[in-house]
Amino acid sequence: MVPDHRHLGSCAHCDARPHSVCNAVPAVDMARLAAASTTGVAQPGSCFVEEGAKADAFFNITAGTARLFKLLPDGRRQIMGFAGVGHFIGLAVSSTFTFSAEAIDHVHYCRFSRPRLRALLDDFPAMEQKLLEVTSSELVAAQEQMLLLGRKTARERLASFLIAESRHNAGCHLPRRQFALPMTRGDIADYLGLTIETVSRTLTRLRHEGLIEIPSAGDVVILDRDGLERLAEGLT
Amino acid sequence: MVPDHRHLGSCAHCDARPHSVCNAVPAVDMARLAAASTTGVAQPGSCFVEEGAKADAFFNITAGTARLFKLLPDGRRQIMGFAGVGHFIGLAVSSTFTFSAEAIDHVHYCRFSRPRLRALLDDFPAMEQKLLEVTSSELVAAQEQMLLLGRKTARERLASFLIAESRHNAGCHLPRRQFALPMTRGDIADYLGLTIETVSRTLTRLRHEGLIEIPSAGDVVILDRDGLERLAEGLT
DNA sequence: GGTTGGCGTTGATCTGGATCAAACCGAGGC
DNA sequence: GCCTCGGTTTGATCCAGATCAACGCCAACC
Repeated sequence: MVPDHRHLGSCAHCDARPHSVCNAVPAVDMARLAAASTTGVAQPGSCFVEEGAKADAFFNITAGTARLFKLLPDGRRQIMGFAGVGHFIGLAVSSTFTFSAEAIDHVHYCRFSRPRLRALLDDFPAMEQKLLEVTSSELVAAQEQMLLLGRKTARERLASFLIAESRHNAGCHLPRRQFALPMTRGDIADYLGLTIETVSRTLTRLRHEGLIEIPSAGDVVILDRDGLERLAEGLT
Repeated sequence: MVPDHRHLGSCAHCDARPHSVCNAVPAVDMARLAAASTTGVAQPGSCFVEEGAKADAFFNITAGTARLFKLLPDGRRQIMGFAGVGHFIGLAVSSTFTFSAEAIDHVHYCRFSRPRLRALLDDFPAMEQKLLEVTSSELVAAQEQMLLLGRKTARERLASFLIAESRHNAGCHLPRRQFALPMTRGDIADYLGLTIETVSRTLTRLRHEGLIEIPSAGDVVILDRDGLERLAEGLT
């Protein structure tokens, strides 16, 4: 964890601000926001939130991507999701984290101690309201993922994943035809409740069927979005 | 949907109050709360929230149990959870419901129209804060379920389910040794991402192994809680 | 330029849980 | 009492995806 240079007003030109709960804080109070947090960087592969550890802080990702996951004692892993720019991590009612967060690439983050965040939320109710919105959206996404994990086939899971990633990567623009997958096949497998081999085979099959193109392992092009979307919904 | 008799102050002696976000509203404002809602009853098997329908209202369950689920076009069903007394349904950022709710037995509920709930939340920030807490807990539970659906075996899923139900049924007391399962085997299957047959077989197996007793299809006795808990965690 | 090591792909085989099929059981209804 | 009907259990078989096992690719490093 490498502490970053920080100065008052840094929040004002933060890349994550438009994507984050922080934008609920009005521009005039930027300094207040900046003062409540410290910034840091997690190296690729390093764990900056650990399941079961005391949840004394909250993180807001400003650059990079992290995997959020839970482990069973024998090493089985379920990835709950991938946290990118603007994602808020560590909102726990309980006093300990319920999952771990590991940096995939270099992850830059803001860190708010629990009491400081509480103070911020009390002073800016709009931020608490925004937090409720964000949490609700995450719950909706989690429920969608429960449908995927409980009832979809491997093909449908991959199709759903690719559609979701293409939307996600696009930010506020139209969904992308081509986009990067920053995570490994193993991450995708643990996110979709499959094995590496099944992910690889299924991607190959989708490619042979002309639904997608795979210029390199980390890149995907969607050739037939409609077909992929129908597949993701469970049709055919 | 049978409208109930309602009178000012009815919220004061509501069975659900201690379990619900409503208890964030101070006792003196009970009348205000009662005025914001209407009550109703959903008959067993009837759907009182439909996925995709306009989310113009929110429901707070005061008696009975409902199943919350999503369907794929070909009829595959994933149950997101079972909503009992005090459960709040329909908190959606989007304008439509993202799942359906169907009464298992007679479900009594309070219904808040969207604007009225908004007004309540604005007047009682403690209620919004409570709502964030509740939503966060649900997210934590959903993530636990993702681990179950993605990575646990049928035996582990049933063990986890039984442990969770025994805690849930206990309310605020110690976890119960014996408790009722109001839902059918089909519901359990669709909740755990299994089939009816596998649920039945697995319960029989747990019974033969001496971990549980099944006096009747709707009742369970936990004989070896430690063993069941270890199983649920993925040990052995 | 050879070696190492971390992905990713592909092939062969295995298996847990699904599917297909039948029987069972208890609560109404007559 | 008998019949019906929805839910449950049990048995036989099947198959999607897991597991086991090579092999390919490429970047890093001597």
